Amino acid sequence: MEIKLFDSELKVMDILWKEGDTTAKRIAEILKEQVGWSKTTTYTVIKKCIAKGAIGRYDPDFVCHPVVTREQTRKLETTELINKMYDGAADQLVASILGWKSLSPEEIKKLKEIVSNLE
Amino acid sequence: MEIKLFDSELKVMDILWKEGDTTAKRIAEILKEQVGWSKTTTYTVIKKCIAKGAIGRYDPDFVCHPVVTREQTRKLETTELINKMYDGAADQLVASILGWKSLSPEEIKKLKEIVSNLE
DNA sequence: TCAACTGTTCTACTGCAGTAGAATGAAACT
DNA sequence: AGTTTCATTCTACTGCAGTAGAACAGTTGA
Repeated sequence: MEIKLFDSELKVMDILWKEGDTTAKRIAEILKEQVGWSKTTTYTVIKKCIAKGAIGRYDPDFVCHPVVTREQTRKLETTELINKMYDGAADQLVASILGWKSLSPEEIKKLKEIVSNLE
Repeated sequence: MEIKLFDSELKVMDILWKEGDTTAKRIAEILKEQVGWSKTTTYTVIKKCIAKGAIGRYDPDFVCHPVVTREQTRKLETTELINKMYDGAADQLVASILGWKSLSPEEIKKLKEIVSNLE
């Protein structure tokens, strides 16, 4: 089951992924301070997240709980990028990134380990 | 100089990147057959691409030439994804992709080559 | 010379993500 | 009981990417 999150929804999910279960009120406070959203905007977006199953809400105090995980969303977004920009070839995306970004020796070492463990 | 392309504009650029310099007429034909666009839609999008400098147009026959390259666009889109979903950490994106193990044996082989040539 | 054709531009509608003001309703205080 | 407060919902506007019909202009053929 794949749930596509819009940018506004991601802002809310980001809070939950960082803070863990949180009340809507608190999320509204954070986003007001962080991106200047009116509290009603935050509530509207939270409701959309609930409607599409990205957030669950439980007693006591109607706490919001992230159902969709950050990793799921990362995978979805990344797969979309790979399909849109790299003709579905994941290795080309990796190759491109490695071409632009110079990794530290430490990171290279880690990467070599990861890759050598691949089947 | 970074030029953000919308999805519709990408459709046009994709033709140019694949086919090389091409007349607007031909692009319209291809996109009509490929995604059902009316020819005026294609012309409108081409004009937007020209306006933002992604496409240049030259005589004879008003041939469209891709100014922005596929690699530039890949880099822009990928960087945006990394900032949006991975807190700006490119190596984390790479690690995630490798963690999903959605790579084919050929892709893994290529990747091992790339990584072993690093540094 | 004019008519038909067709590549190109002009203009405008549409859907939807993003945003938030007004309304609601339930607790807290007097 | 009445009033104030404040979390939450209801409702609706806005901007813009996406799309294309109608108008225009240049060329071809009669």
